Amino acid sequence: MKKTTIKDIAKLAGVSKATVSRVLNGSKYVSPEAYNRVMKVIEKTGYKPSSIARSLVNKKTKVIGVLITDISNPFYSELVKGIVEVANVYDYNILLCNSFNEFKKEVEFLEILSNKEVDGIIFMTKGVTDEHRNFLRSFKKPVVTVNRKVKEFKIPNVDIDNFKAGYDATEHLIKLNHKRIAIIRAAETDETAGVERFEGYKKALDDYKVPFDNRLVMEGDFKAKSGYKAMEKFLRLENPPTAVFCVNDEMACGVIKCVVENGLNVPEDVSVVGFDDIPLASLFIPSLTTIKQPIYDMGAVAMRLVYKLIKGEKIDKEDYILPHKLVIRQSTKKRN
Amino acid sequence: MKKTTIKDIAKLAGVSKATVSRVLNGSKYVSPEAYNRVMKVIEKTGYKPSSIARSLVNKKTKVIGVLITDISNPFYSELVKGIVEVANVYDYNILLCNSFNEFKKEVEFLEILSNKEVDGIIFMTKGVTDEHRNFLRSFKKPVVTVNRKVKEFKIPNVDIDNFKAGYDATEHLIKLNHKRIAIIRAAETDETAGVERFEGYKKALDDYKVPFDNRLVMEGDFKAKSGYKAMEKFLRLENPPTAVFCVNDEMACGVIKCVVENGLNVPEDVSVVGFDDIPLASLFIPSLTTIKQPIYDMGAVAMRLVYKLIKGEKIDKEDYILPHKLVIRQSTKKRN
DNA sequence: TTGTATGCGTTATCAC
DNA sequence: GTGATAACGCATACAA
Repeated sequence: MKKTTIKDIAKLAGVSKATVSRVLNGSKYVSPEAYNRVMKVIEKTGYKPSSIARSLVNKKTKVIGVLITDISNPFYSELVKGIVEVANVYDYNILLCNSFNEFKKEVEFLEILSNKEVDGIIFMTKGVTDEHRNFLRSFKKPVVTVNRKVKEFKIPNVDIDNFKAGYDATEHLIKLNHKRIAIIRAAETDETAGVERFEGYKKALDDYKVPFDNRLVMEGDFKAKSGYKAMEKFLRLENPPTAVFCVNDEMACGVIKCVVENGLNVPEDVSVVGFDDIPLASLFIPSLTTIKQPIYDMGAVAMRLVYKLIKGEKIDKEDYILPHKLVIRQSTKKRN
Repeated sequence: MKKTTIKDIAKLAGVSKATVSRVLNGSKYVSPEAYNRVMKVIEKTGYKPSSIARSLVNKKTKVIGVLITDISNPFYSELVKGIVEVANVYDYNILLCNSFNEFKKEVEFLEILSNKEVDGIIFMTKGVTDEHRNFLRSFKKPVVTVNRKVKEFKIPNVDIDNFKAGYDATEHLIKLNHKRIAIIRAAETDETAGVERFEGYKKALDDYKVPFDNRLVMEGDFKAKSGYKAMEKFLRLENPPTAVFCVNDEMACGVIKCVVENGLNVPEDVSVVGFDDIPLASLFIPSLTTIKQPIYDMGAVAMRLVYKLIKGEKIDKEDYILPHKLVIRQSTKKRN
């Protein structure tokens, strides 16, 4: 039993394929009688037109490619949630690619998305290599990035003001009277926003005349364990920090875990600030003071942007900076 | 500038479309000279065949539809990760549908996946209504479920032994000398595995002659907040539980949060067992004693199953039960 | 308003 | 080995 096609419908309804196609696409040039006959047959057979065939002629797939590094990372899963919800509103579906943090796979996936003829791409890659740029040069459909500015390309990027956010987090700690404020930042090689957050941190220290100490800077990989390990080293310092700013929440949890397992307390002995405000942040004990990123909204905005671009609307600006917010919870406290 | 097609390659290489197609598909009936000429042109132009057109003739899209309720739920994001990793190995891509826990959307998405002509579907829906069944009756391609047995259909289901797991968790608490063991279970209307876990709980109580008390049973929605609220009620009991078994980790964290905020301690005053072993479980303070589900593997196995089915291999059994494991951490303790 | 014919970019079936 | 040519399922320009 083959799948029913437009041809079958036409035959059953006693009209031509063209007419069926017309009712399918809501053309007004079709008589009520023909319309009804066709509709009846469609209902009876449960016929649904093949979107493959449609795509071939329309050059549109109604699919958006989404490329991320790790779907099991709460930040990305929340982002994807924002993307899919808006995509569904516009009748688009999501082809999900998970690069597992490998540059090579990222470029491969971009190629695949291109071959699959997705109507647009949203990506948050590990970084942007020349190969990424080569791809983008030849890819003619809408692309939007989140959290990653691709220099020299006028690709819209959805982000927050990471510099300011890093500044805000640090300033919060400074105002709580902390003098030795450590930071667990992103790797220097990481083209991620973590770097700008570090710049904000330095600026805040500078503005408030808090001396910058290189020993209070460690790199992390955004996983809890790296926060834990960094904190272990901080604690071994002859003069350990009384506050730690982590450029994401998971590392902050790792830091707290380390502090607690070393017989100290958060926030009594060490104040900790995270970044992102993933669900875990408010659930953790102590709950995390953190910089809230509107993650879901960022996904939603990105999706709306690709949609607009697909519809041919002009996008006036390249940077879509969403508001962040310092959320003060239990992990930070005034130092005596 | 139009996209280069097989026709262009043929012209540039001075051969026919058929020959180009042959080199593309690795046919051996093509002379080395022709092969080289074609390959050279392909390289130079960076030509990639349209998978849309291919799909139309092959009736294969190399896409698997994945339907879940909530990608931001760590359980599902980990599961999806397992799915995509294996899918990539087999050169398949994932069309992700997020039902946001609405029955109606679930069925809609199934229809969409069908129209998009995905080669197979993996789904973990909220439940299975008659409409789901109707769809499955007419859908002729491979379907695999995770964590949800569709009765009366011989659809492979990947799962753990939820009854046994619920038993194990409860037994652990009983052996720690707890007599008043509460459970936060899934709603009775929920067709989810949470129900079987409850059965396991009851059986364990029965086997060990621990009296079952209906007041120690609450329903949760798998979110932390519902665990928190349930625990509030338990604490108001004249004779509160000394141990709580939650059918997922997030509710367990909510329970602990509630206990702590009421001036009590975990595990000293109340022991708590979770379920799933999501990353949060080991990170939490205190770290969670929980039933570890091999979530990633479940995704991987499900994907391998659809792949086999697509390849026409016969699947001998319907139930793929993966091993679970009781992981004892800090949230449970012997009662004096 | 309707039907015919053509094309979308491939693969597959033929002859040659 | 290779090249026409007919599908695949749909949309659409053109005729009628």
